[in-house]
Amino acid sequence: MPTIYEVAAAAGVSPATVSRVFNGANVSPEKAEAVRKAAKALAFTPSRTARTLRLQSSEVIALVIPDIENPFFTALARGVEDVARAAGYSVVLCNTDEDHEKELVYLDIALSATMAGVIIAAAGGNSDLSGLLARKCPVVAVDRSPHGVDVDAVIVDNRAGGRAATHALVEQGFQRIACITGPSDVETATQRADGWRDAVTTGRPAEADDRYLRYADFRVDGGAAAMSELLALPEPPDAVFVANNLMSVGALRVLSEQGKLPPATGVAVFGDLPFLPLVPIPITVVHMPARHLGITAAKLLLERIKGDDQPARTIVLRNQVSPVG
Amino acid sequence: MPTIYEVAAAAGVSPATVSRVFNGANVSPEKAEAVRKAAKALAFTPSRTARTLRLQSSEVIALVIPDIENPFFTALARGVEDVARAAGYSVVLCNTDEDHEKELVYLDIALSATMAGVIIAAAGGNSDLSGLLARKCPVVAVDRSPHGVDVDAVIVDNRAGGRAATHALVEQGFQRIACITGPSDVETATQRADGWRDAVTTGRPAEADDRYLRYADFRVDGGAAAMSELLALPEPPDAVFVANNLMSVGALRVLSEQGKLPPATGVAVFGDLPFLPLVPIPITVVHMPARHLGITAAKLLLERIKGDDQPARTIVLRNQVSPVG
DNA sequence: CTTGACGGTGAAATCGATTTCTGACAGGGT
DNA sequence: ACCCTGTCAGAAATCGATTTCACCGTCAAG
Repeated sequence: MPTIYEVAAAAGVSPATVSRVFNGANVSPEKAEAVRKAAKALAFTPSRTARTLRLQSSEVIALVIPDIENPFFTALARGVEDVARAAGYSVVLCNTDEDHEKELVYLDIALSATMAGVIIAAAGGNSDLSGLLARKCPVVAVDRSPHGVDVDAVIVDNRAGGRAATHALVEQGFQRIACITGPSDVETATQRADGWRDAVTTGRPAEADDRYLRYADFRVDGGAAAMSELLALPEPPDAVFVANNLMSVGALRVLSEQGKLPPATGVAVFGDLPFLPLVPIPITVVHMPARHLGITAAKLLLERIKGDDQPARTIVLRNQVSPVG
Repeated sequence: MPTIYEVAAAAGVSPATVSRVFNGANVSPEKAEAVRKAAKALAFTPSRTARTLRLQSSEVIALVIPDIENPFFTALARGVEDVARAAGYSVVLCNTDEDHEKELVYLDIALSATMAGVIIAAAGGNSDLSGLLARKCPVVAVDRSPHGVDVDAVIVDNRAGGRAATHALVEQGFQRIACITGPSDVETATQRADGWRDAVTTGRPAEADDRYLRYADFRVDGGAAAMSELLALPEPPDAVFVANNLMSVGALRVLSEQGKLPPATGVAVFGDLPFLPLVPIPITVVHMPARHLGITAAKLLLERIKGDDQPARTIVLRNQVSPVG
């Protein structure tokens, strides 16, 4: 690949002038034209690597997510991407698979590649953002706010959503409402379970019955396994609040196999299933503003990149609850 | 962030020695130890940018896909990622949205960031890989092989799959079998339609009835729109072959709305819907080995990166046809 | 007529890691 | 004693773009 020196030689100018042509500094029209012609002839593309090294920053932002196969995160990614590319930034997606090791590797890459910023949906527990923060790399947390770190965050009110979803089941008259949530070290999982606990204990003296609470893995098979366990209880639940979209697929599959699909069993889900609503099954859904989470996070990040240094903000988006089917 | 010079100063050696310590060259144990201690104390991470500039290559491969919200491509991405990271490479995902402009930008980035290689599911039509090829950047096409360019490719037999799927509908006794396929400038779309044409004309003198053929956009809404059109025909089809997973969601939604879900209407789909199989709807599915497409493409690319320069290969994976529901 | 400002340009420094080149020193063979 | 080989380590060149600095004209103001 041709370098700026070759272009300079071909156009009969210095490399400095070539650089100026591409960066909009003052160059005489004739030389500018000569440079442009030479650049086109050689199919010259400036090396981003050299540029990044010199400028100590690039126009790439990293989006770190725990599960690329979850439609929620891909929708979020689309939101981030749209905003970013409108502002001239590229987005690279990094899939951590809920694995701290991988997450650390990617954050390290983001740092040592001097990316412009990072948007992260942290893998379970306390992610180590100290490296980024120490180097003043702009960071925005999305969906999950890392524990004890003071960064911008864009989230939803998980507890309220869990409560609303469960409350809908209560109102439908169900008596024994179970909860299938995510890993106990993931904030969104515990908060949604807290919402469930709120709703099932409202107006009752009793405590939430933890026999009906299951921690799974936010994935299809985990949801199925948890549902099977619940149905095998001596006194199985008559309804279930599932704390994310993928697990609900597993849970519904099990219910389907056992002939207990809604309305026989009450089901409420935190999150959308874009490919689900074919057959009318009455389910309560807490819609996630996935795309908007991404859009908002990207806007925040861009502000930080531009130099905004006000104290960290947390933005809480609403999620609507609606029956489906 | 600390540089190699600071580490060198702290350890009382030259930068060259620090580099040698990290790259496994001969260094006396004492100095090596001193360097390691200094590096740890300063939390030193070598700059990938500088390293890439000097070495003229990085350990990052780009995966360029047309629709990140399609589970097929995310499954493929997982396959690529697993192989890549096992070999010490990172994967960055680039979403082109079936847009040539965006695709070009990303290919340009891959080149000017001297990435190790590119795996691409080309956006419709003839993608411009000339830049990459001219610079001898390893490229593997996956799912779709760019027209008229001689690169490694990992694909499935789209025509055979379309034929098999449609044939299943014929065998089920359907008479007027429609086809909803993708954009006419996408290879996989036309090939699958060709398969449909094969099957509906087998053993009949007549030509395929193009009234029953619709070119959509490989997305949910496009599938729905096409299905609506088909059902509005004076003599509507009694079965439909849908050429990808997302469009089938739209088509099934329309069928559901009009009370014509299978088995009333015959449906065959090219591709899997991971989140679908809840309610038993009898559908014929041509399974896509998405993950394996990714795995195979990544292996091929790694070979090329290592310097393999045998003539370009095309690997055709099988896809199984099976009834579902 | 002089001075200052300013637009245009090239030479050279810079970003941070790698690597060649070179020299210093130690040990073994004749 | 001498030479050769081999190990270790630093100085300096290198990758390619950006940017400061210095310089040369030209033009306008004083």
